Amino acid sequence: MDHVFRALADTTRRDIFQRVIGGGLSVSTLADDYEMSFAAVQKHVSVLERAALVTKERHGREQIVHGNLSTLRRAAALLDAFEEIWIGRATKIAEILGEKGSAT
Amino acid sequence: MDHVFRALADTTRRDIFQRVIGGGLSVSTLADDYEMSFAAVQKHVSVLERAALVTKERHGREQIVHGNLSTLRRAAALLDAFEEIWIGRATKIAEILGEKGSAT
DNA sequence: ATATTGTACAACCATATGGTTGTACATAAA
DNA sequence: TTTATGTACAACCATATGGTTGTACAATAT
Repeated sequence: MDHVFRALADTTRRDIFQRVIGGGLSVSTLADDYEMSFAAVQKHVSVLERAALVTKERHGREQIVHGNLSTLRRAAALLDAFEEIWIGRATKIAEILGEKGSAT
Repeated sequence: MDHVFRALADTTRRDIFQRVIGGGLSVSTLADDYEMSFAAVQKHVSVLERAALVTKERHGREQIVHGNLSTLRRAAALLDAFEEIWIGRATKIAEILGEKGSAT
């Protein structure tokens, strides 16, 4: 999870991820749209890959980058779990304050 | 957003966040449960604070750390937006494949 | 056969991160 | 008043990050 959130903690990488989750794109196609060097984009893709947010599939001389939805969902689930804790607390507070009008 | 995801990209910080979203805790109370120094925990809290994931409220000589749900929700919404893009793509693929049995 | 394209990888640099220890100071307890 | 507690902050260190340039090589065009 450290790797996943770290990978998402960069605007360029979130942009790359957003683009490839909409459909696979080659590394050079991705790189064309950023001001930085090709190698820099390559590194960003590698960070996303290490986090399992994307996978690469070789096709001839091109390397196609695909988004990995399952890892995204694991991250989203974690954030939801945090919110659940909050809801749990809110429920407890409601219980403590006394459930006026409640059927419990 | 960079700050938010970066703040979440550390196990200790996610643990701190989880604890304080369940109810405010002082920095020293938090620090007691980790092997690292008090100053290190202080820094972690500061990273969470910079990301607006937590706020600090002084109470006597103690500093109470509270979780900030709205920032959490903004992050969760971003991840959901990525999934929406995927769903959009899946819908398009379904359209391309031809909607057998569909009423459209 | 030669040139171009797409990728990989290493070396290098500046800055950020995650940890430490030490000092200082205000608040609370003895 | 003296002592203990809770926090703040600076200085320092090792390692990671985000960028660069340069080199190498396989696949595709010309």
